[in-house]
Amino acid sequence: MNFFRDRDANSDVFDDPKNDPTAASPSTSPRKKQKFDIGPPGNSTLDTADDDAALASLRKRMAGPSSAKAGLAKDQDEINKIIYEVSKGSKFFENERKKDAQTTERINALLARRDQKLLQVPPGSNEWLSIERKIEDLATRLENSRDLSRTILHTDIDMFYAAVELARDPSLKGKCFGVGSGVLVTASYEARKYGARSGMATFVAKALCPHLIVVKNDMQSYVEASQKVMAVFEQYDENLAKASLDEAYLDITEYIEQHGGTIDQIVQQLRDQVRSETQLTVSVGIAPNTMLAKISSDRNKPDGQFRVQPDRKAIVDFMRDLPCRKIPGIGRVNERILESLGVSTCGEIWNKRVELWLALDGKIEWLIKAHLGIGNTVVEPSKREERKSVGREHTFNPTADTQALLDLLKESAQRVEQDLERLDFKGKTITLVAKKDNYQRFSRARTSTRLVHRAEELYDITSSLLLQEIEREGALSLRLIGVRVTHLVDLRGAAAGEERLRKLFQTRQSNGEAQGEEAAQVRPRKTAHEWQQEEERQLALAIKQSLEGNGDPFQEVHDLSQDDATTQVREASPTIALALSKSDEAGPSAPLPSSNAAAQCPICIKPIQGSNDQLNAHIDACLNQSQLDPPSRASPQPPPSHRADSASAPKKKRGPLDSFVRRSNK
DNA sequence: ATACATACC
DNA sequence: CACTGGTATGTAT
Repeated sequence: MNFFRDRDANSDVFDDPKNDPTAASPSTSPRKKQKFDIGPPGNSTLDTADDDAALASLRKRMAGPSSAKAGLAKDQDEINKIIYEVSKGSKFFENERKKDAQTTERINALLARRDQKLLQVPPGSNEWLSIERKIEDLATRLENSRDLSRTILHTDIDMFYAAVELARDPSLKGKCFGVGSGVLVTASYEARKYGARSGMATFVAKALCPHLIVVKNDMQSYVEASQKVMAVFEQYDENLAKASLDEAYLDITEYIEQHGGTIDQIVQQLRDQVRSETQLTVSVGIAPNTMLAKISSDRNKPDGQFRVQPDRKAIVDFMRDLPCRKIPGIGRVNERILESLGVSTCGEIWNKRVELWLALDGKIEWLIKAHLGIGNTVVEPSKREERKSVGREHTFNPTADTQALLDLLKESAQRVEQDLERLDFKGKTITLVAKKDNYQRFSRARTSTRLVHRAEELYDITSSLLLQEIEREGALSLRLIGVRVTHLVDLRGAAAGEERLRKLFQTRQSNGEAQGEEAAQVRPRKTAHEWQQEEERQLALAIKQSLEGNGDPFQEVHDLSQDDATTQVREASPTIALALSKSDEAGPSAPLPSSNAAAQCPICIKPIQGSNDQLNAHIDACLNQSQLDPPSRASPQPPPSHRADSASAPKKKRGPLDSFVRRSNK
């Protein structure tokens, strides 16, 4: 949603008479050099007012992306100040400052361009009226498409991870605690009162809340809890759209038709059911579209529900005073930009519609929709074939050692290969992503003529991109590196069905289960429910992976590849096995295992019933568990030891890569 | 096609 | 001291 991105001030259509049939005067002569010939310079000689504004903005930025969302702390200004104080001086902080200044510059240029256009299109002029008419037409068109017939829910489990932890350890009740390590994934309401937020560095949270207890996350129990809750939701809409482990959209229109009852009653019943079955509370938004439902679920949080009546006037009233920031898609940057244009609430969008049109080059349909409260009315599970990219990245202690970087890159490549293998995709465009030690991100990409998926190829391409970059720039001190693959091709699509079937067939045999059932799962034409099961598993995996960042995920690969578990993993799950085989042998294609192991989890050694998917899900959960709670794993034969600084903390059992993992639990 | 920024959880 | 990871998407060039 980057409508606001400033473009070269000189490339604006209204500057160019031939692009603007309505331009009153051709006076603007071709491109002059001056960048700020219009409007205030904005980046020279700051007066104290500017300083204050910059400081306020920066403090707000440092408070983090979620600070404006919810939580109502006592004194947000005070909190922002503390965050600012404990953060300032760090490289992270300096980078934030830089980005904030960039935003300010963009805003200044944007305002300047708007002002210039206002000279050409003064209020009340024919051009102005013509724009007003266009917006009116747009609004009419949108209004005609408004659909109030669906009853859509957005469900949001209250402080999900924290709630699960609370259920596991009731002594946390009433205390300030957060879940995560290095960065909080969630915070208890008690901790939120002090300003602790998800996404916040734990050391910052501790500065705000000295008694904060930090609990490390345990994805397995979150996945389990999520499945239980989603199972309840599915009774109300089997076609629900899971947005994450703790959020979902449901269309309960049919349910209401079939079961009767008022909407509020049914939602109350749903929430009661979740509470009694899982001890978790959910907040629910009820509305005729997903956007309104999402905004509404925040309204009576925690443990509440809020309904926007399916009535045009009720909706417009609801939107009128709503801060723009609440609109999904408007983050802290766009919030600032809109604010600079005099728009803080959705109601004000309409007041400033012409100015917005001028400033945003006519691309304001999305804002008008927000103003009118019009949104998506179709709820359906996401489809795997809609996936656009697969990637891995990893943060470590900054290093400029080329070999070290290459090794880390290889790890990422291997993990991407695993993911591609598991997901059954190959891709064409390979991107190296990296973050310098000053937090500046960059990426370099190359697209191949062939479909790539193997770690070796991924590594070959990205490493050459990295080397190229080092050659160009000299030493490159990085704190993050990763690999991403785009332009994916779905191997499960008809063409590749054959190979897929063979693989699953083998797995099923090794599970000692009937084959007919499996075939049903492989058929391209799945029932909605089957699609959902698949999606559920993939979603769980995705979420799990997105949160495993602090444990040293890389270590696991090495360890597993060298102890007994590996062998069993291979026997139990060809998918995982194939992926692992390349990480320790670098061989392009280890043969599929031929032996038939018992259907037993290689990690917890428990027997497993169920489909291949369930088996995989279990193994993944176990892998994750063992990762968060490191078993007494022998760590033989460490990978290349280039870490000069690995001696730093001998306290814990540390793997050779540990020195690259800065955020261990504290 | 590539690079980068923004957003979401 | 200390600030994530995975994916989607929009814009610019």
